[in-house]
Amino acid sequence: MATKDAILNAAERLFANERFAAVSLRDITREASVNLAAVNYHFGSKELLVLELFKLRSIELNRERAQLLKAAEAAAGGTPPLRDVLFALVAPPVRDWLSSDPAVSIKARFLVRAMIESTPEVRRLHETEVGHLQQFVTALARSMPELSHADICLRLHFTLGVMHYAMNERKRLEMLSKGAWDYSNPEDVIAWIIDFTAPGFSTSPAS
Amino acid sequence: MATKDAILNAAERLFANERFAAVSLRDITREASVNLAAVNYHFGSKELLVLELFKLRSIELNRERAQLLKAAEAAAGGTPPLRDVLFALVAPPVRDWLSSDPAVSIKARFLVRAMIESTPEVRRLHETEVGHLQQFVTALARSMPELSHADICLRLHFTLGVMHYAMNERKRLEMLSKGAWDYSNPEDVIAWIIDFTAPGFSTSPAS
DNA sequence: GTCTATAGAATGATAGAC
DNA sequence: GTCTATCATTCTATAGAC
Repeated sequence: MATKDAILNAAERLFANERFAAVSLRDITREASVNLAAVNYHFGSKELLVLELFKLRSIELNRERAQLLKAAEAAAGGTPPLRDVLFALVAPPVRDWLSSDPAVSIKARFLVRAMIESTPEVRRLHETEVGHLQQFVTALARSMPELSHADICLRLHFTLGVMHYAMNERKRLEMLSKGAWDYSNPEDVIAWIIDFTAPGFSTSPAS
Repeated sequence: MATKDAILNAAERLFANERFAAVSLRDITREASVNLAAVNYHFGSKELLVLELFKLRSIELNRERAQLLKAAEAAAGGTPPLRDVLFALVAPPVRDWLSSDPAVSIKARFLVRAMIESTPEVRRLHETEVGHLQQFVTALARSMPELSHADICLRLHFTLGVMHYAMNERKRLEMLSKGAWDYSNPEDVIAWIIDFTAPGFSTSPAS
């Protein structure tokens, strides 16, 4: 499996920095020091390679989130406050994405790109595989009992939107605010996101 | 300019439904009933065609937004309430995107795709060309005088994130909430977004 | 099973005739 | 301004070596 792993790591490294379409199989196999045909042998196609990588990294990320949520529930003795639930949802990807460890940052940057540039297969997986979010829906419903299940889902969804936009459109915010916001500390970025989204959970449902 | 317009319209139609990489120059020129070489003659390359289309449609969209903002300011006699400013920002793209008129919907769907799949040139333009947002920063600052310029920018940025996610990840919300949210009326979707984001403008700045 | 070498089909781009 | 022919490069598939 040395070849397969070499391909996965090389591909992730390249996809973290360049668009999906801008990275050729020749780039990947050269970076991995394997033969051109190895990608199709081990994965079937370029798209299926991306899909497999996406699955692997998604599982890792969602495990991190689940651990943080469990820890918050344990610390609170059952029902953690809203902001702690949001923290478990948001902190892992933001921390990884801004990590000073390149290997960690690469994983997060690849994941963000995969969710956005999305081959049809990746997109379908991302749309339909929402099981890992159910535990957050449950936790949020406990923290905010006055909101309906649908209202919880909408607000959770929008919180993910803020997080994604914060990461993916970082340069745009810097340009708009003339560099007023400093991304060097991940905990700051996490706090901005939670400060903005938490109040949206306290409002009454839309008419 | 008949050929150039035919190419622009055909390309927009195809890009609205399919990924950038999945639409070939041969698809575009066949749809436009022009010669294969016409794209490179009139635009220089496939990427420059996307860039030109993106510029054209962005200008149109931002004109709509500016008109709504002016109208809100006129109606309020100077400083409209927060929600009316957010409405002017959010309503045009959401209305277009959900329009029952295919020609309108196509424009919006292309724009969303262009901002997301983003050729490097489109991405750079989207990141750096934020001038049209300055009038919204000004209007929001008037509506919420207790917030600093930086805080306004962050919250405006995050509001755009919610809007983009609401449009682009619609299916994911449907899956998560088991179809609880109905996108058939654009005004409803606009209200969901504003109901969630407006409270984020009332909180004190992050520590 | 694993890997290599190579060929096929499709793409974006371009040169030159009209 | 338009069109044909063609080029270099891409992903994919496969035959066959180890």
